[in-house]
Amino acid sequence: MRTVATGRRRRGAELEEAILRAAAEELAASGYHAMTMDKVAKRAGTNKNAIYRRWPQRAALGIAAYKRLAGARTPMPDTGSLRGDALELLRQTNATWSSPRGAILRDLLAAAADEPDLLELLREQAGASVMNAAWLTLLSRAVARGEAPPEAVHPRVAALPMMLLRGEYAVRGVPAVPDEVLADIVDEVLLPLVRGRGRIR
Amino acid sequence: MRTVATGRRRRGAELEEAILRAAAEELAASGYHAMTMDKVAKRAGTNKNAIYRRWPQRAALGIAAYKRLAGARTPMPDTGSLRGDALELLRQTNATWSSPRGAILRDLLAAAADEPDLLELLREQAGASVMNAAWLTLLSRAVARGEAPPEAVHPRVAALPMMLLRGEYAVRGVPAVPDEVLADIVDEVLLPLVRGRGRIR
DNA sequence: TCCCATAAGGTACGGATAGTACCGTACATC
DNA sequence: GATGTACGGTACTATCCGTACCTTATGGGA
Repeated sequence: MRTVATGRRRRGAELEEAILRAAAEELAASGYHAMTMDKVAKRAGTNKNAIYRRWPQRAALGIAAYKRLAGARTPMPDTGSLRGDALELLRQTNATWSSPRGAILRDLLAAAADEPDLLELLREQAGASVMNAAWLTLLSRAVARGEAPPEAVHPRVAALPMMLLRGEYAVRGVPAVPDEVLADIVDEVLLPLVRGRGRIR
Repeated sequence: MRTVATGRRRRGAELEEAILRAAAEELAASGYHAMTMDKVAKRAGTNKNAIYRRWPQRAALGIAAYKRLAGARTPMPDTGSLRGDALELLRQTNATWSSPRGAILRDLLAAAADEPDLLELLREQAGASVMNAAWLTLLSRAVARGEAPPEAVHPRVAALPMMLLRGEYAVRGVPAVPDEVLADIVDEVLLPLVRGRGRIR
């Protein structure tokens, strides 16, 4: 016994859009672990074939769906001081990572860890390079204000705060990192390093 | 039809030992994802009941088995300079993390991420605190040699290199981090920070 | 020496889910 | 109107976690 499809049959981009929307909704509703291929297919009003034809694995669909969940980028902070900017950017990231979206991101990261293609895709879609650029901009502005020596604009310095925050999550687990720790990262590591780079060597 | 067990029946500690050994062998052979409860039971010559009576979840068994896989601790480096010690310790960790054991560790970390108990257990058994102590010792010795100001002996400074290395793995994925990056972490971040802490503020 | 609670062995099963196969059918295109 | 491609529907394989249930050996106490 088989139900006959009466309505119009979606194809191509339209169907793809419906699948992505459904996957994003599943992600938002219960996270990546609950984003079942069957459930996505059902919610999208299609079947798994149509999905697997586009994304060969569950993780690939998850990453694609995450992109639209991530949505609009957060605004670039501009508080007038390096310390204020850095703290603000750390707080924004901390808020994201401690939210349900952060949990999804971590699950996706774990799922993609073994496959370089997926990892690259995820890094792209999660806006890692955007974030990196933001930190470089932030440092450049500090240099322009005379707050920091030109040597401070360095990729490894720019990546430092995010890496430390990530490390805090790895050590602590789920809950949000306390604000004092964020301040510590800025005051005890980032600022001394930025200032030190101009004076030594 | 049922096979009758003819031999002696193992109990308690002896059986537990056999299970742990089997689990560790499975881990070593094909990693955590392939460490099936059925396979462990079969290899240990027992059944899943005996396992679940001791470890309520697969992840718990995985963590327990990892401990014996990790085995002997690596020796504390002592090259005579902070730079040399730091680089050596980073290299040791890099070697571990890029080995199959590192992949197992990452998988376990991902599996335990949602459960604080397991996360704590893993951190214990993976020797995180030992590593932290090693870095503090390393800094203390540098202070004793007059290479660094006393303020350098600080938990956040001590945790810094490992966090940056971990971050590199998150960004790059599987393969080992190149030695130049390790040197960069030491020369561009750790040493400037250590020296800077004594002079500023 | 006997008895019995406990833990082990054996096996089967429930439930979930990734991914595949197959076939009929609508739709776009020519 | 013919045709190839992609979609819908469905069933199926395979895997694996965790549980249930019964039988049986073992060791300690009465």
